[in-house]
Amino acid sequence: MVDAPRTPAPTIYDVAKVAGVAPSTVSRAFARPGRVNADTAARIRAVAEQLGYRANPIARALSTSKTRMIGLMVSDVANPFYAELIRGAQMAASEEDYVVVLADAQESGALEREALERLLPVVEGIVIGSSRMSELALRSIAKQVPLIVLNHALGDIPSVVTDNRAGARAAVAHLRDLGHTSITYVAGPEASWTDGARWRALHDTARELGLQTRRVGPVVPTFEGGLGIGDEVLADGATAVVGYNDLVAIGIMAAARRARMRLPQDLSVIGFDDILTARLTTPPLTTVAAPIRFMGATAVRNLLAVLHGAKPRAGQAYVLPVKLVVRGSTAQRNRNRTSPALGTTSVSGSAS
Amino acid sequence: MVDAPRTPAPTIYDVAKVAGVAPSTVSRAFARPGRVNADTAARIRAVAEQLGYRANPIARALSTSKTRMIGLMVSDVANPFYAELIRGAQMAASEEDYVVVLADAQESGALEREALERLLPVVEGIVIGSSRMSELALRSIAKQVPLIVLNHALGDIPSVVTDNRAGARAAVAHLRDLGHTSITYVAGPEASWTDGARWRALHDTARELGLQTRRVGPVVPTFEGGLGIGDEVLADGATAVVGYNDLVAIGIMAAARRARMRLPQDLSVIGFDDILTARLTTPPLTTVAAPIRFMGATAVRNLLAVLHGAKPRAGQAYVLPVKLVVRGSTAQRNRNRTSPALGTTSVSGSAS
DNA sequence: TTGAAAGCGCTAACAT
DNA sequence: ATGTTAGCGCTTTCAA
Repeated sequence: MVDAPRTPAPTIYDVAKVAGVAPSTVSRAFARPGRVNADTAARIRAVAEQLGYRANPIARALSTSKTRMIGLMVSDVANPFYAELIRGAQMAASEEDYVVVLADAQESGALEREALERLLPVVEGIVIGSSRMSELALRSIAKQVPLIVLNHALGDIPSVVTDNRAGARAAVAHLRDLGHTSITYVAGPEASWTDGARWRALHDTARELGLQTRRVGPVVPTFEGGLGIGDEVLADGATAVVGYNDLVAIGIMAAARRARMRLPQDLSVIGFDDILTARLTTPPLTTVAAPIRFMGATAVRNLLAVLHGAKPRAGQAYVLPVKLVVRGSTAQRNRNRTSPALGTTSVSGSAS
Repeated sequence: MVDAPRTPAPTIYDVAKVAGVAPSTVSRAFARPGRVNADTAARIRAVAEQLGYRANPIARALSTSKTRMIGLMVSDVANPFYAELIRGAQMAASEEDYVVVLADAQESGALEREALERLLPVVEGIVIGSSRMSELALRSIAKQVPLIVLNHALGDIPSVVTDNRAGARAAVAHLRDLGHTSITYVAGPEASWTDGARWRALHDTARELGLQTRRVGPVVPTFEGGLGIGDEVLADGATAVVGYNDLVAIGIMAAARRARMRLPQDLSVIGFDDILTARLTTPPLTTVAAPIRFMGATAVRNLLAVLHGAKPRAGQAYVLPVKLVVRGSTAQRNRNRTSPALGTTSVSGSAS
């Protein structure tokens, strides 16, 4: 029953004829209520209703170049982090009656470019969540269409990031309070701006609070990434580890468990972001929670503001507050912990 | 740097002028290569390239009503199941140079309708993953635009579903092989077609293989849903439970753990779908794996086929094969298991 | 093979 | 307040 409608959809001309007015009046009645007599407007609406008239957004877009669509580019739709982000963006967009066109870079810079090309002529603006493209390429896009970038503070492109500094500080302080004296950080993608920010902040605060730090990796920011580097982390006698993100942290926990360590007694683990899954692990993950959904919404709202004429605030990223959520994966340092039974880990998997 | 482009984008007129041909020839050169002399075509392409000409999809859409966009409606973007689905759809779409417009029903039938309205005039066809609308409403949509529905076999609308029957059979057989004699099924949303299919299949096969069944719920299909009904499940002395989906199953595991039961020795748990998270729990979840990504791709491919003129195959759903993935959450039945320490569970959360 | 011209449905001056 | 008249950029007859 997937037939085309038998009658072509009614247009403003049809409505105009029946209502006995000019097409432009019908147009006004919808596009700019108030610029038309209340009575005529009412009549027009009535006729429109009766005829089942629906404005054609394509035609409107052609003459106004307003498509009421914004593009959302993510580097991996399957990543739970982006799922939340998408929802936030989605909500903010529909609040203003915009629709979001989704593009998935699948972790490839080339695909990202390509997808962006396809998006460009259709959308009024673009939100990019963690790009795999060069800053140069980003700037080139920004020249063509309003753009807002997530998780990456660039000087001249509006961006929204989380307060990694405060997050790292909270994590370090928490671990110190638990008696830990040394922290191992498992690094994410080298190209990741966020990774740099987190490590630096962690390192600085640790020094400030008198803790040691060690950095391993980088790994792909997935469960497999964390799992794969688990042995290396444990071999060194780490008692507290902070993962680049939740997925990595969860991978580390899995590795620890395989090595027969007890969690969290033998090893404290902290993640970043607080994806939904963080709550479901055993033990549930202590993590620096980011307002992911809010990030998506903030990005879209600001983009929309720019589209409505606001001056884009470049030069200074919007930084969103984070908060440490203490769950079960962190505990008092155990001085005579079970030593890990290493060498049992095998890995397979892909990037994120 | 979010300025509008200083020069308006070049059009076919610009290209035509420089190439010394008529605009319509330029149009043909792109829209219908072959219907134009090879040399002129080459010249046109060269000029276009040099001018940086890009066809305007909006204008094209206005005269052809082909937007090269398809709508994808999900009932909850944040649900990992849909994340995978989206990716599949996304990939299939871009293979044919289509773009996907995402809409999120946020579990509300009303929002779903509304979002659909917004989508309708813009897309060439729609894929709906698990609708919250009535079949009547669905049929009404199907009248207006090619539609394909997931996880819900309707007589007269093309649909793709998984082989719940085979999945349930595999689950039951597995549990029987482990010595279980009774299975508790935790039901999902009443309105869910899938829930009905799963329960019926489970029930039938169990009877056939000589096992008892019991059905509890319905619950919202989330971790919280499973967690919340955990006590009820355990109180009855269940040794094997099958959840409506993975999230529910994982919730049950959490409840069991809170009740101090050992997993999987004291309780075997099986889920449905095999979302990414299923691998990350402790123990990792045994589940009836659905080819989620493939489902999304299949839906889109079939939709595209219809758009290209194929006759929609209604009346018989595409059913996709599933397979039982045995991981750590199922084990031999334990005749003298630890009895659960109930009454410790508190719940909060929302639907999925 | 190519060009001229008429739309696609709507918006936006410019008149009245 | 409303009507007239050009477009927006592309496709598509219809002629040449």
